[in-house]
Amino acid sequence: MSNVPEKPSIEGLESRWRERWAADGTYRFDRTKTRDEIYSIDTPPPTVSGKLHIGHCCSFTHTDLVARFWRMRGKEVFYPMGWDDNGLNTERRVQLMLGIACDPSLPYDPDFEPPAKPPDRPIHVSRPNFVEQCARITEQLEEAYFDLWSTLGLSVDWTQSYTTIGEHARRTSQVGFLRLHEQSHVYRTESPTLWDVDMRTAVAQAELADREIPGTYHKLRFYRADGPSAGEPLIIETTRPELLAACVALVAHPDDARYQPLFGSYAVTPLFNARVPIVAHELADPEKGSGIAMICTFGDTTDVTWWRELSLPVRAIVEKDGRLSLEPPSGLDDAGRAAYEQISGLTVKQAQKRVVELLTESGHIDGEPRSITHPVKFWENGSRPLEIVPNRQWFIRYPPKDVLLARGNELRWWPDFMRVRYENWVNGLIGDWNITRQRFFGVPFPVWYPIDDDGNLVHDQPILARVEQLPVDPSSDVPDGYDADQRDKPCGFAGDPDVMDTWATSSLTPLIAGHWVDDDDLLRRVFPMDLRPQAHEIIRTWLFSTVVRSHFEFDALPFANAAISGFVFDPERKKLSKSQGNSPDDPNAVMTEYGSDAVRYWAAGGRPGMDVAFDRNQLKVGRRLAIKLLNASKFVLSFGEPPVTAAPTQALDLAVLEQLVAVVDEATAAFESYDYTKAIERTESFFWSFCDDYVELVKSRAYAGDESALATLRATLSVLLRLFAPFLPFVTEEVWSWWQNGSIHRASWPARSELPTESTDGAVFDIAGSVLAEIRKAKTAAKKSLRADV
RNA sequence: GGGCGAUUAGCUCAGUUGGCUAGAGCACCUGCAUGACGCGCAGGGGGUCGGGGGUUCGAAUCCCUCAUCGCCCACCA
Repeated sequence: MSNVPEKPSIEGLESRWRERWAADGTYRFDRTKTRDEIYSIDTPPPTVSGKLHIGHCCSFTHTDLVARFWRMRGKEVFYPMGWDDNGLNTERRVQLMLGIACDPSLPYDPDFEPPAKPPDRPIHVSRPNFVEQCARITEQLEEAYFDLWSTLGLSVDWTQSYTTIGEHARRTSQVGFLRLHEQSHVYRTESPTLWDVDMRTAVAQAELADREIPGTYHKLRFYRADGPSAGEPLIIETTRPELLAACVALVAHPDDARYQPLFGSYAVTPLFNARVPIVAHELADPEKGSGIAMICTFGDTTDVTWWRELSLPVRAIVEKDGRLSLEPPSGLDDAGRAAYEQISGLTVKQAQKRVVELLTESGHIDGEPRSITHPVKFWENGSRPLEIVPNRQWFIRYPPKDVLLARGNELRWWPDFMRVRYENWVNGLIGDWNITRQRFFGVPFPVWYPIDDDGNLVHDQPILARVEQLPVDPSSDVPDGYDADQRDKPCGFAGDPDVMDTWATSSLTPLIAGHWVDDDDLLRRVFPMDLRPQAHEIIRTWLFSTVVRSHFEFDALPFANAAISGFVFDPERKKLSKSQGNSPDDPNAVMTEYGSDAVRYWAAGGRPGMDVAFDRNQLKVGRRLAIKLLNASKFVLSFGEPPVTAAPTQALDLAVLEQLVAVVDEATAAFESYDYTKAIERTESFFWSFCDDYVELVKSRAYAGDESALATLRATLSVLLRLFAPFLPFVTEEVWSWWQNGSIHRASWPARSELPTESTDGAVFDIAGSVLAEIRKAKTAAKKSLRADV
């Protein structure tokens, strides 16, 4: 056995085999195959805004296990990789890393270089400079990501890669937008918009997170305005007194007897002296505060509902920078306007303090303020509460809820209970999908607006790009029928200044990877995809939005199966740190220490939907399994090749094969229902009893050249290597190369038919095993060497 | 507030439709140079299956209830 090394080792297998697989195109997708011969995967494009942690390795391994199984099972696997590098998260990352901020009013500086260390105060740069830096940083990160995935052994076809900011994705995204526009599924309107005042952009419902923060209840004295009871006080409890100037009404529950007589009458706000109606609405909670609330434009999403359903006026005071507007709102008298001057231009926080002072001075606060903690809406990655600001935005109109729920039912979920997350989300949807972001590193809307003779934008007559022009950037490209010098001039045009929400592009990943816009032949071979693997926290965003887009474009699901992975926790049951540097869970360090196969072994222990503990123990076990596989294989192969006519005939040999066939059946069935964990458990447990019992029992026969034993050892090894191949691609490939031609990862998945099917009793092996155990027990008890004769 | 999931040995987890004395690996203890592996091999101790009820000849498994942890969703007055 000249191919078998003297002292086999798992060190260095990763770099050797990843290069070999790349050179041989082992995982290259063969597009001559037809749809039914193909297994296609809508791989999650990881966000390129930081560092991949061990949790990413875990979930991406899960997908790779499935990909490798189906490839060996005879399917041609379409396994692309994308990088999600557009959008707010990348911008935030680049701002922090380089200490720069985008100011679109600045001119491009071709010589700009970011400082080596980020300065305390951000340097303002032009939009092209900013986008350039985003592109530079994401390229670096993508290179590191590619390297990590290759070391981890993902069997991705790297020729099928895309980035969500790349030309192809921009084009797909813009074509998708135009298609929605054609079918009237998208519209643009001015409406109250959830707004992050730090990032200065709109945020969608799907990106919200509630956080508990401290707040203070203040009891404000309003006064009845008319009738015989004019001047009587009305106590309103609020946590946002700074919005008092934006108050447009008071509201109580229609059944609340305390306030029923007041409905239809008016009240006057303290300090600002605005006359506001007292109205009734079911959403008012008689239990909260004094049972009557002030409606402001806009303090929260309930205010928006009240404002819309009760047809109230807008009296907005919070600006997009989180400060109160310089101009007072409508409806105030002279004294009110004077009071407003005290708070105009202040931040929301400063304004709150000042308003409370003014109210206290004028005796409009009742009792002591009361501290509470309450949930407040944030952008999920933001640091200040969201405000609600009126703004013009593009919206995608959602299909009816029952249609969306039916799609959720049609989809096969692994595990099934994850469907509930989808249903919860659909049932809680409010309004449509705001896809507009006031940002820079994103896909622009392929839209311009005419400017009339007076220099006003004509919003309701947008000029849409032609499909052939795409991708376009309306801030530099010129619409048909105009000249470049007409930009932003009367009788000219203006580009839509905004970019699309990152999910507006990510919702098209099956179409980006499948080349919907430029390769219909490929699309028909891979779409709808077989599998969408993803994390559960983005069911409401990525999964849901992909279903919506596919529903509109194809009236079909975008994928047949959704495999949902869990979180990875550290041993203290906390979420893993994403911190930089040498964190103990840095994936490269972990792979160097234990080997990639060991990392994959650990990952394989996490069933779909289950949270996984980061556990060095399992890494150690996986590492030892890989080493054991090398040594056991070396031993089996050391007996030399049996003659071609050799066949298993002895009862023990047939029994072990009988058990092996059962393992093959179980592992196959497990994989088909995405339970790779069960597949490796069965395989591993058989492997150890094969080593400890079977190999020991046949040693003497094998040394004597018994053909039945030799044939059985080799047949079993071949099957075991292939059962392990999806999990331990490096070590199995190494062993395979010692005695077989071609890659094990293109070999066929083991089947019952390749092993002897003579009916035997598998129990023979068990009985022999227990006899062996008794003998060993006696030897151990006698403190004798196991070699001692019985 | 509504929902989903988890709770089995010190740790990480199996346990199929209820059925032999509840399993594995790690850790721990003891032993063994054995024609591949000492990163090995053999043996051993260790659990009232989160608590409490119930159904049943029989419950880790089915029902009710409570508790703890995690997550998802929810209209912030």
